[in-house]
Amino acid sequence: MPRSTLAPATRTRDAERTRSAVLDAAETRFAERGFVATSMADVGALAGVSRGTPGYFFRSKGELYRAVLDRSFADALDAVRVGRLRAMRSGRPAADVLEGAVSDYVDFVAAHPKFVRLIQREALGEASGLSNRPLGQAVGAEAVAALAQELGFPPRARSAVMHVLLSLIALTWFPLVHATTLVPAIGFDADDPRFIAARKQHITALLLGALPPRRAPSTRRSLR
Amino acid sequence: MPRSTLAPATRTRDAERTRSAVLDAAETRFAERGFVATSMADVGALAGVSRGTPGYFFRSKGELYRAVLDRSFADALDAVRVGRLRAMRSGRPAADVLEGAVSDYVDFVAAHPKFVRLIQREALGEASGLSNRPLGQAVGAEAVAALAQELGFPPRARSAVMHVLLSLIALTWFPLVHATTLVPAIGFDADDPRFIAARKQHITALLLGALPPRRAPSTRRSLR
DNA sequence: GTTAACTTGCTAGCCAACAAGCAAGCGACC
DNA sequence: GGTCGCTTGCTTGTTGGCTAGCAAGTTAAC
Repeated sequence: MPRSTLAPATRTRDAERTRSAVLDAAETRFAERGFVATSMADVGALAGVSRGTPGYFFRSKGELYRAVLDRSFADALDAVRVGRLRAMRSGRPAADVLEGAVSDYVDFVAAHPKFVRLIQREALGEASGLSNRPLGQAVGAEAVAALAQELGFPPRARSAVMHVLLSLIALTWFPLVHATTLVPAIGFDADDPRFIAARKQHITALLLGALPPRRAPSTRRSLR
Repeated sequence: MPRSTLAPATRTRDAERTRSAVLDAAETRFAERGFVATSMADVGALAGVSRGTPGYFFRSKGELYRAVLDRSFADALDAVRVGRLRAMRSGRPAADVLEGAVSDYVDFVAAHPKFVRLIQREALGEASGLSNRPLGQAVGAEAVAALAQELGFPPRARSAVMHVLLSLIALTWFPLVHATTLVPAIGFDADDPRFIAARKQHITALLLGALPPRRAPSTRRSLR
């Protein structure tokens, strides 16, 4: 279900719902403005509660940030597992699986811009060492394992899989993160559906070249 | 020459030198902590001047930030032009040129982490619409033109060049930006020279696949 | 060549705005 | 009436920008 802020009409006292609304608001603000530029009052206002409520549920701003990150990672882990399951059941050859994974991943990223921005900020050291992120590690490890299994790579080729995954993430995230700066500077319109489609194709074509050459790359449409 | 902060011993009054020291300090702090988390006092302290000096030379914090960005873009534009010139003079086939460009670009990015971080922050909307960046546009256009010329692509294939450039930047920046988060999460050590070398090779291999198949990709070493 | 008038580089005090966190309080539901 | 959910007042600290001012130089008059 879509996460939304607390409607002003809803006036039953419900700690769980309020807590969740605060978490959603914090995720939104932290993603769009960053940790330092977001005040607890901002979060409260967006969540439709008072200035002090965020501090009531999460002891401090730092803990609120941590909570946002934890939930995001948990969601990402779920997404990886779901995608893995579906790919496993499809029983397609590696090239098709990769094509499907690219398509899925591009769509996932497009559907979760806040997540991408949070990670991006985290990479820049947003809250200076606030996160020790065991969950982040878990997501990474899970993704590597999933991709290796999906592509049918032997354990020896683990490093190749890691490179492919790194490239996949890089190629996929980049246009989204730089949609308003670098992408238009190069000459693209990041919102044009034709650009997005062309990107999928380009990324798929690039990554197929990294697969061991068992078969010629197919050009059939996405699995979904 | 390397940019450095003002040595405390240097006590001659020199506006140009001081201004430059402030600009350097601001670049460092803005890159590492971001716009909001950096105070004018921070910048002054790092530059070895008083708290008020940054405001004396650049009217406001916003203008200081803009000045940092402008200088960075100008430097980047220079780098693109230098690289272009060298590639043009080399007279090598496209595959070799691309290999050289990848190697150059990886090195450039590694040598200019502050620049990458600034762009990265800018993409996240660091100072909320502060920059109208005509210089950024110029860098992008120049890079596209350079790459198209270097690779000998016809004007019709402009879109392909843009995609290749976007991919090149994405693949190159990513490991640097996420050196402490995503890269280790996947299982790499971002500082390991073997990782960097393997990355260069991987990126080159990927991008060579995007070239029009006039010749088989060569495996010779980098130009430099 | 000395000194007085003036400019420029730089500093430090001040202030209003705003933030985080704490604690007291208040209304609703058991 | 007591606890829970939530708000509001208050304290303390930080920040950006303004401004007065001082001292190092520079120009020019004698």
